Amino acid sequence: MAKKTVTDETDLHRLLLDWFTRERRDLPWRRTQDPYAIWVSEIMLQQTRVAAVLEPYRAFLERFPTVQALAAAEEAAVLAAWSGLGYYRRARMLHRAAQQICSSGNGHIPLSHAALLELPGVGRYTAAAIASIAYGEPVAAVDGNVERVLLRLRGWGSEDPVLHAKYLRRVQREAARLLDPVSPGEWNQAMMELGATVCLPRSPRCAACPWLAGCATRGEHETVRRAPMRTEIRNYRWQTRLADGMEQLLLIQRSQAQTVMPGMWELPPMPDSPSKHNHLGKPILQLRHAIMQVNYRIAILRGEGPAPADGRWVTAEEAATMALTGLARKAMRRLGWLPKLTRAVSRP
DNA sequence: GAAGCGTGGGC
DNA sequence: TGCCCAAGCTT
Repeated sequence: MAKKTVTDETDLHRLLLDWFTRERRDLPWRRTQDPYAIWVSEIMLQQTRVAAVLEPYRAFLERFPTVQALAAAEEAAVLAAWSGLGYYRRARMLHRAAQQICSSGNGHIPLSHAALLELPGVGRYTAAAIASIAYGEPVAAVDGNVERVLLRLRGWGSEDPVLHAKYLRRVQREAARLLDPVSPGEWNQAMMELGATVCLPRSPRCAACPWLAGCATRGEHETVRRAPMRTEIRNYRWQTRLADGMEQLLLIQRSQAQTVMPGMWELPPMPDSPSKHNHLGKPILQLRHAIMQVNYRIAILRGEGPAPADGRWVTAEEAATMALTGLARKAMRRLGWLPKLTRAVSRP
């Protein structure tokens, strides 16, 4: 006869669901039952923090309130709405998926985990999240949060990558085993919420954890470190002119062949200065910007002379509707060319 | 299986 | 300040 402990599944369920009832954050995508809106939220939330998603999510649904509206939009408009969120492939695939639904499909979001998996940009986790939250399908949604929570709860994990991969497959099975078949959407969200607000990667708040008593590691679980970032220097040109009484800024469009941010708009790059004492003059703005594994030190310098062939003069109003890179947006905001962002901050 | 893909914010 | 990411997917 097994010893009775708080790790009994009945207790795990009650403890987590009670905790979630008390502590769940009031988030916009938890106020809707619309599968389209839930889908949009899941794509935006991939590798992206809740706080960063709140305002773009609101604006995106206002601009593209239905899957039909999204399918009918120009890709450039979708990218413009995605500007600043990063991982722009997500926006392109979301757009393509919407067109797929509206042309070959019947205009309704696919109704099952298996059917959702057919959509571009929807993988195992996202399909499970949408199916369980929007339709109540009993499938476990295992994201980075759930992975971390279960690895720590069970004391699994290894520095050996092969062994670790084995543990991750075990996590999938464990998540499926633990899934609450009555309310799978609530359960999945509760698991993710626990990882996002209590079982944090670096400093877990174990004192606030409903599963503390049954946890195998209680904050002692190590996580692997990533490779350090390198630093590079980049200069960009800031050139404005007056046309018809309107101030215009010179932007260029990145090549469609670029692997990073293809087709998006940015400030014209300038050659790197050979030394600190250069002919380029004093920067009007300096900032840091990290892209992938590189820390960029950026200088924005006032430019003059003819525009490059691929350049385009735009007003602030136009720029606000274009697919700008995050760096271009950041520089333009700092220099007063775009409105400062007011982001609602939600606290647990 | 590993690499590639962005960004703003917390500590 | 500099480092570390965060509700992954595709190739």
